[in-house]
Amino acid sequence: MDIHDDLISWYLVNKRDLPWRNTTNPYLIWLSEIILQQTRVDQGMAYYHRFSETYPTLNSLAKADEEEVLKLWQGLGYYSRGRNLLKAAQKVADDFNGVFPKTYTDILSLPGVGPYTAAAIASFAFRLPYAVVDGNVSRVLSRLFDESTPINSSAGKKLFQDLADKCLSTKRPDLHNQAMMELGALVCSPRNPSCNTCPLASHCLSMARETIQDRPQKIKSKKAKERQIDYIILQNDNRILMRKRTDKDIWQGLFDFPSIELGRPAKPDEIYKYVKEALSEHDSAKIKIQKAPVKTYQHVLSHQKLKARFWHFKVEEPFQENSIYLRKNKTQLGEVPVPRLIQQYLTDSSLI
DNA sequence: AATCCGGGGGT
DNA sequence: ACCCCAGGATT
Repeated sequence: MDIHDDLISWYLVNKRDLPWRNTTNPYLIWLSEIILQQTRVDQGMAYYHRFSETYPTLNSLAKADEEEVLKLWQGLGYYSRGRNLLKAAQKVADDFNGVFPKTYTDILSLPGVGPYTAAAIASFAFRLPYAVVDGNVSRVLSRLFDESTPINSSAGKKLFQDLADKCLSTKRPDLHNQAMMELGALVCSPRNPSCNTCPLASHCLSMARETIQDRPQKIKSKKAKERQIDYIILQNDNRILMRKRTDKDIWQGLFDFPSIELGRPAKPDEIYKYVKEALSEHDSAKIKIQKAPVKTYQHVLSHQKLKARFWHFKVEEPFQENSIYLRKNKTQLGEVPVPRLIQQYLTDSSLI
């Protein structure tokens, strides 16, 4: 393959200057790769700086609490990445004597690290010959070889990994991998790619056949399910009752409020009934029934459309607290990790 | 093999 | 609306 020289030459001239490209520290490279999973560079940049400054070393991260890590991760989404970030750091500390593993197999054994991330770390930090296949690379390959197999099918994943393996420059796997991804990000973009400036144009089968618009093929995902949530905010002086989400559901490990989900908007008397049960006799007698929620939001996730309504009650006596429902004062409200939707409500209501 | 898991930006 | 993003884990 003589595309290597064209590709790497192009990369060295056109590459973006990104902080994780100026190091071979496997910890920092791993950190950047986890943050950038399904996340644009622009979106992940601030988080990378935040994490690398708060936890300069792997062992400083390994000592952190999950809530602390999730607070730093707040707003980035896919929170299992944050939880696994801590687990992986602890695993390196415990099982690898605090030294980041140096082989593909050991790197792959870390939670949150799959084939892509393992290959990225192995090649960038240790120059090991493993080819990365991410969204960019599979798109570039599907066009280069005019391959119609859907990139997100099982057969496609196997096929494009095989193609990437065959194309890999074993001389500089690090530069090759970076270059393939950068080409996909800057030139071989999903729509309206810049084929006129592409260093691989003369090798591109899809361009010759004019099938660029049809590559890559992809299996469409089902559309988001709708979900109705009625949140109940109980406020006693400057304290609010919050809940840590522990179920197998969205936002695991983050905090929100007690809620009701009936598959439809809850009626005012259903909210009223719920509130009364959470309070003492004395206080519940003073609660006035609300005819409508205080605020309403729509919050879109990749797989769920949330319609959230917030009912806010001010009560005079402390409410029931247990292992699930925790009392948080104003300072603590700003310290616990919350999903975007809840952050929005707290901000709009001047609660933090 | 299919589904779940966020949030933001581009078109 | 729909698509995509330096994907991985679970079912």
